[in-house]
Amino acid sequence: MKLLIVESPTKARKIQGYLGAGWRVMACLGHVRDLPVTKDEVPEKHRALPWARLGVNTAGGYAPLYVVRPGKQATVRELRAAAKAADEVFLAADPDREGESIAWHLSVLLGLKEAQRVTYQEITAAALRQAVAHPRPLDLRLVAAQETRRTLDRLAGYGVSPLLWAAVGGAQSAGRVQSAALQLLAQREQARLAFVPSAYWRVTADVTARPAFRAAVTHIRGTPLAAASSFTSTGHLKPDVPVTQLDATKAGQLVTYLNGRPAEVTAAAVTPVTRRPPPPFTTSTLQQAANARLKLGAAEVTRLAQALYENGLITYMRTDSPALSDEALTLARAAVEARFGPAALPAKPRQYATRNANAQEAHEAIRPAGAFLAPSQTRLAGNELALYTLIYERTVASQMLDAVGEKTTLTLQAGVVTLEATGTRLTQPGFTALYDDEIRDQDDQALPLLEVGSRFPLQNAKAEEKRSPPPARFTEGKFVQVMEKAGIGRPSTFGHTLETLQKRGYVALRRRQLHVTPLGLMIAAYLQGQVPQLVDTAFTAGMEADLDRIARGELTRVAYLDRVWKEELAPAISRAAKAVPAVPAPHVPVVFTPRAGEVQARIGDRSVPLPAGLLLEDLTPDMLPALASGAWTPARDSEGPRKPRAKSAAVKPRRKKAASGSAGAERRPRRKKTPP
DNA sequence: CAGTGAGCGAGCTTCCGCTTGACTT
Repeated sequence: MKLLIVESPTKARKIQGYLGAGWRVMACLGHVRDLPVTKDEVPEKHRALPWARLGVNTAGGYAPLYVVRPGKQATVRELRAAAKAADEVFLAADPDREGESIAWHLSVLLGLKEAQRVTYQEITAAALRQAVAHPRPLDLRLVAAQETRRTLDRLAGYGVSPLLWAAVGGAQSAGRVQSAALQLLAQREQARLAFVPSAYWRVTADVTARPAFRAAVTHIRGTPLAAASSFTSTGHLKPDVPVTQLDATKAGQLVTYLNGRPAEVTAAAVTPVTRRPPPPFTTSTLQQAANARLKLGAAEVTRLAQALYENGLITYMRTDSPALSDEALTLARAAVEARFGPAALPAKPRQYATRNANAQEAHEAIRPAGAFLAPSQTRLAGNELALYTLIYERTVASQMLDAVGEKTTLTLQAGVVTLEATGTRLTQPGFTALYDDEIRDQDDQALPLLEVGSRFPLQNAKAEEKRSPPPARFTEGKFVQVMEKAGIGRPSTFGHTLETLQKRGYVALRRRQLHVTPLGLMIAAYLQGQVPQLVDTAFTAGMEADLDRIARGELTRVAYLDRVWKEELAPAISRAAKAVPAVPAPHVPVVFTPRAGEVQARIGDRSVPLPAGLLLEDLTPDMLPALASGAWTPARDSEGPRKPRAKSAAVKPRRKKAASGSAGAERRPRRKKTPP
């Protein structure tokens, strides 16, 4: 009997079916050994060591102390017994840095003298037979790269977090990923608060052709009219770009000028447009699409996808690769043909590649597994059905033809005023017949094809005052994409990081958008001042490059950790200020100070604890007197309690969360603010 | 003499990444 060990039990069952008799396939459920989390996990004889708390001997070559993870003893025992009974053992953890490390830890725990490592890119009978026929030794350089990553994360996390305990109080935390993520959110929040909106006017008129259409003023006497893009984030006009700025009076005069005036077509351009289908889902793009279309949070998407995976309906849901296996390409093309006919298929299958430099690509895209069941054949319901449908349609659409159309741009001249109208029309819907990811542009309309020189009177001219929008806050889905692009975190941890930031009270959700709390703002500012490396996304990018060098044997683990820990992080930690300086709110005369893990707000000469659930956008000049006297209460969330969740029968009861910010406020009867 | 409570000091908190159930409320 031969033993094959993989990470996931679902995978193990499937592979057992392919390899059949003579094989036993078992799962190790991810990492089985790790650094100790707390001192209790350190074996008795090491507990008195000065580095027992870190689990890494910083004075002795950064030697890590590994222990079997609590809860994994039974797994290890079973694997040991199976290994003993087997003639041969094959280690088939995922083909990436973490997988190589898992295989190495197993080889140590199972006492394998010469470990046989096998990897495969897709789970088919042929690929597996090929893989087990060609085992290789463990790649110890790749293992060293993983150990470096693990060690650095421990040193940074356990090294910096105690600074926050001392400076802020309470169970605060910092880390390479969460602190960089927090900083990105804090920067966006501050950019929003510092943003000065600019007013500009949009003037439009109906052109009475057949059919009639609407055109917008672009120039007056050849000078462009100011639009959102004409202003900087501080509300000033961009220099060196001459524009005309209207006010209410001038806008009104322009309306009068246009009404009834003939406009002559001076240019008519038709350009072909093609749109390619979006690639199949990865973890991050699935989060983004499910958040935008189904209004699901990151944790909810993870949970639903896990259930679909365990039921054999989709492939593995933690992946950074958009690639489809040959088998999947064939099935997706068959699905296109069955539904839309052979004419809807491109001549060749479409293959997609990642554009993400840090991608490890150990798994393929998230797609329907097995027979590519149509959503109606699945017996799913509620959110599970909705998510499966999204995955199914995106996968199948990725193998359809481009959408083809034409964009028409008409330029008109009415006296001294230039107007423009654009419209896009699809001639071949292609993939959009199944999955349309385009957001409709408000200016998009059906345009007639007009001869240059033809004239039509203008009617119904209108002027609207517009405000340039501040940089948008992130939704959870959008922010997962931001993290992936910045290279911080991995598909298995994007959701986890967002949860941590919320659990610590650094970030809160309101109307599905991520807000940085005053506590989060204070902590980001402190870390930026004391340990700037930790909040810098470039730090992770540099780390990834160095880990690759370690994996290639061009750099040693100790040399790298000496440079990053001994020379940079450790000195910064030891000279860090033991107190958090007061942080001013960017937009109102309020100063935040820490007090026993909570935030105090100083308003003039008064200091009050900040009410739970108060976010930066709640701080307005109007409410400051009420806040200072303690009479301020949060306004109810305008969206009210969320409902759609309860509809689905397939959804398991969700775990209860500890005190969620606004829950208390929602139950309390609404009260008028008492005047100060 | 037993029970209460103020006051004080000691110990704890924490990272990232890989994977599922087993637990409560």
